[in-house]
Amino acid sequence: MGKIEEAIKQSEFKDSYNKVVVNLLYTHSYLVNFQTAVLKPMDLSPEQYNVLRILRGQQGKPATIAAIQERMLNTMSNASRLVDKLKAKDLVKRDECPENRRKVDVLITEKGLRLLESLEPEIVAINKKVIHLEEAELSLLNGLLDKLRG
Amino acid sequence: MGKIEEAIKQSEFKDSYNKVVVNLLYTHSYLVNFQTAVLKPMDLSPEQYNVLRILRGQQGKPATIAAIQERMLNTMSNASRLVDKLKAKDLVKRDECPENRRKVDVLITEKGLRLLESLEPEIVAINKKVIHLEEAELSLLNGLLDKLRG
DNA sequence: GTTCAATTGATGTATATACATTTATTGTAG
DNA sequence: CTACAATAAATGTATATACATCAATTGAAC
Repeated sequence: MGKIEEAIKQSEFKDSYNKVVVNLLYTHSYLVNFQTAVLKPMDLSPEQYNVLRILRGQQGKPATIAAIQERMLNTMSNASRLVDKLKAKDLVKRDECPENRRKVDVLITEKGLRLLESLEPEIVAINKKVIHLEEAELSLLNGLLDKLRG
Repeated sequence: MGKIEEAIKQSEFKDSYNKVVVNLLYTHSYLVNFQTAVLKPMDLSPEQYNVLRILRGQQGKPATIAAIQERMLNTMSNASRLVDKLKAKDLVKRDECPENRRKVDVLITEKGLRLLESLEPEIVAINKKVIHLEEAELSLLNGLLDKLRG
């Protein structure tokens, strides 16, 4: 695909900041499209997948809706409805929190864990295939993104 | 905000590819949130703004729906309905293409051009403010993103 | 010239985002 | 104890995304 200028057929940018913004948005779309393709046969959206991974990261401890929201990539989204969808598929369970009935305890189910596990090889493979960077470049990129956000 | 590990409270990643994907998604969200905040007072969504910039880039030549779609950052989106919204605000006009009645000629209006112009200083300022990178790092990042996509 | 495939855009539907608002529960001030 | 503020989640609404499908027009094969 090559340079961002060719990709979106725009020859010039206002400044380097603007170019980086456009490049990031474009690369984001590039990656999400592949991810979506892998998840679609399992009837999972990228955000549902993200919530499942967050819950797996809890290692058996339940998470409240607010805790999930805090860890989500789209910080403004709506964890409540995503958990609904996952619950309908038996991938998570949701219980009223005993010591505070305003909160809910969300846990990933065995079925959810098995689904994540079954997806993993394909996710690892697609990432390796579509990200054309060496190990050193990957950590350079990670460092730049961290620094970008300050 | 610092490292991605702290930002999303996840201490480990499967591999560097996975870490870069998560970091990119997170940074994307970080940037889009700022952009949205600038555009919102003008009743523009980021994608509507993007379509307007594409049309300005045409420098007076009309663009078909397909041509807009091709240049959009979200390649799978729906240029037709975005153009609808912009037309309702008199920011673009849409005419049947005379030599091929399947196509439509979309043009940015004077009002659209003025809106873009009025937004520019604020966009430039917010980018500079929230992207904590030097000029050399910006072009390094642009190069890595271009290479990532292959 | 008629038929049929291809192209272009519009429309339908399910999902997700970006808020604002509402409901339920808890905590706190008087 | 009661009233009210604060918190947690659910719900409502407009927009956008990710397709699939449809309708109109054009082009090409016969």
